Amino acid sequence: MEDSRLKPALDYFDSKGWTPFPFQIDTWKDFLDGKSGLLNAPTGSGKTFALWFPVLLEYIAQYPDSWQKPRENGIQIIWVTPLRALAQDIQLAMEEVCQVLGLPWKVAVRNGDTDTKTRAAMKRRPPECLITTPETLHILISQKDHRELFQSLKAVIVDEWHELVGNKRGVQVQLALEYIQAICPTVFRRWAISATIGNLKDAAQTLLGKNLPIHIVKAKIEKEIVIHSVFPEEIEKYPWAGHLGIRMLDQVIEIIEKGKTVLLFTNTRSQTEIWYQKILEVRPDWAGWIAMHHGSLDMSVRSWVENALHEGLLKLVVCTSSLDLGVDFRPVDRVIQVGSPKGVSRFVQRAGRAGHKPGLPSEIFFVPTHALELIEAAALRNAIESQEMEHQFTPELPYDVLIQFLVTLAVGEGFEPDFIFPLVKRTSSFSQLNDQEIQWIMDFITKGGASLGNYEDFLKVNLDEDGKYRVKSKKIAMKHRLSMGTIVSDVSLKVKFKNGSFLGTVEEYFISKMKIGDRFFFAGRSLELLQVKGMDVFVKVSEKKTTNVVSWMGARMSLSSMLSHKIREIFRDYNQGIYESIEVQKILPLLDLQRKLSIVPDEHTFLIESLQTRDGFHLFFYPFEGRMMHELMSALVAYRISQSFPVTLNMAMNDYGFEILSDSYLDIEELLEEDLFSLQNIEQDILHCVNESEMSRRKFREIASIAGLVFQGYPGKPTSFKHIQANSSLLFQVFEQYDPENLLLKQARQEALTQQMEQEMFVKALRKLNELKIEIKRPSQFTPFSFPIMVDRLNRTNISSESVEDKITKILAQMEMD
DNA sequence: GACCTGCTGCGGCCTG
Repeated sequence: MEDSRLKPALDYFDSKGWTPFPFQIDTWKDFLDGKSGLLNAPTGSGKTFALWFPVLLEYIAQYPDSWQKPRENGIQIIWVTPLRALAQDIQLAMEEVCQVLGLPWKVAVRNGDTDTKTRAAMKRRPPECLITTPETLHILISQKDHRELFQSLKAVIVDEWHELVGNKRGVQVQLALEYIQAICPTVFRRWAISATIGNLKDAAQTLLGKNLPIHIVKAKIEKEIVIHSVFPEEIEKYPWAGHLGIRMLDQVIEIIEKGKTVLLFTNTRSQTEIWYQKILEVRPDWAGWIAMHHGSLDMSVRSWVENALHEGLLKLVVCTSSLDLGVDFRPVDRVIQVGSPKGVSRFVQRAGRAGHKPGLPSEIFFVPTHALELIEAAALRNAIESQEMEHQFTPELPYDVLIQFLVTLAVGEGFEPDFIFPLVKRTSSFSQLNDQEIQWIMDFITKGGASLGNYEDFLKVNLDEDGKYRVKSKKIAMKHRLSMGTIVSDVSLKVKFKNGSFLGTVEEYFISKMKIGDRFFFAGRSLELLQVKGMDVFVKVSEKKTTNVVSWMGARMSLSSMLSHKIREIFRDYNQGIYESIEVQKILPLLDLQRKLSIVPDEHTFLIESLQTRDGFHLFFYPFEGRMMHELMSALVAYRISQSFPVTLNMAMNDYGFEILSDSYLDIEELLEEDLFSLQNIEQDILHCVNESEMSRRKFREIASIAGLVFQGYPGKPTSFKHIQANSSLLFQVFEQYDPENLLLKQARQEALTQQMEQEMFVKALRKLNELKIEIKRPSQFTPFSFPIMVDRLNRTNISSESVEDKITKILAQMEMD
């Protein structure tokens, strides 16, 4: 290893006045030695350069007089980023470095935004460095002559790996890496860049697959995070439940005033709209200085905000996690988080948007929206101090992604099973794939499996005489290309002005509640509904104000198990008379009241509260295991109760516990004797609950889309949501009836369950509950713990048991309709 | 007495 090869790079850093971080030197050496690995570094630490330099240095070493040489032939390096918005920045950085070092490399971006001309040019003459997305990588693989593209590949670098490793986009990356390696004549290096997560080793393993040794390079930079909790003036009047936090408006305004450029994170899009509106009401003089950013606003609005922020033109941006990643916002000096961030990693990520300079601490102001969130503040601080971050696991055996990948290959060159499946099994996600499953999948894509053989739309792939499997039908091939990727989004309506300019999207159900002439607040404006035409909603600006703010039915974030665990620790300390953190001290009156009315359970106690109101008979259980776990637990408890007693039950839950509400009296002591939480028959009972749950149907809809069973529609002309829903639920029922062994069905159940919690975790949690001392309390009124759960009941779910016959009749009726 | 929500991410066709 000659260090002289690093010299030009170091000189360049010097000339720019940048400090080269120690980890970069390590990475450069490893890279030049041909190693692969994972680079763990905080955002804004110059990681782009850390991995870009060695590539160029190696090139210099090969061609000492490189600037006199012609360009290389073919792609040398592929840089994968999960966000298109990052591509431009990376390209600029790389081009700059090339120019300074006098290298004739071409750096190009290829993703969905790339225009047809550039695409064609790139095909004729590929750039040395290609910046792309996981999806586009698969698009490239689906092209007929893709092999040539990868013949000269030296390295693949995956940016923001922590964003991908835990989901199906990450599985796509794994498949692409193994496939490209299999057709590339030399071993290329793979490097990923990741923020800190709890299980970096697993993340590295997922990237490197089975054949490469795990190798992690950690940045030797520590980022200090300072949390300021914002307390209400009168803690006694602080709400016990609620999420908006508008009550804290005055204090938040003060924090904004003292900052120069501020990011205010909220948890939902409608919350963003509301805060934006309220802040402007109090400070109309800030008009033009404040902006809003969330996922349903039009791209042009969003990029305007991003640019203005970058140039320091804005005082405040109210946003959702849409600004978690992305452009490097150097001018931001303050970050405010309204409401629980629900997880440690997310909180750290947001805090990191402020003080974006090495060595400077990141300050974040946490604004709790209800009383118990103050405890979460203490829990967050605790977790950050002890450096505990959430873990991320790659999906296991996501058959839908594999099916899509196989059809992708069949659309292009075609594939031979003997070549493909061994490489598929080298990925972490499919290392457990067995021959039976392979057989099933091949059957499914060639013959439609056990139940779809009569529909030619599902007979996608044929075996050709040369032994390769290909897609023959042009229509099927086209539809497949149109629906590649693993992100399944709901259909939404476009909000437009009469002149056609586009504000963003709202959901059908929101508009369906309104009539022509009604007003609603969206994209920071009061709008009047003029007309709904197809998928377009026409509006005009209204002079009158409105409190009808747009809302969306998004996913519900659950408290991470990391945080729930920390909260239990804080209760334990409280019971022992220890309350060190300022947040817990502030909230003492509430905890004391809880203790007076009921108890604050310690780690050896399982608290159940029983209470009667005019709504009925309530049972509140407090396992403190996070919302997802409680959703499944309440379903299980309700199911078991309904086995013994013919009652109608309503369930509600939050991150701390769950409620069972009945219209008739339930004797909790008697119920507990029936072994409500017993481990007997647990697997069947869980399976039953999961099957009945809306969750597996919803999961199946996603899976059916990814596996290509449901067509999402042509660009700009999406198939309506109802249609997709009908198709996928029809398929769900057909599989259940005629093809119960269907792997996609199995996957849907599995995903629903894993989403709730690993089955093992669930059983472990139940076992834990069984070991706790059960304490039944009969408080005279709602307690500080039960009140927020009662509030959550608005989104309650009923257990219904539709008879099997009814289902079959429905299926038949629908079949005839089609 | 207290409350009234639900994140993010990408990709693509045909026709004249």
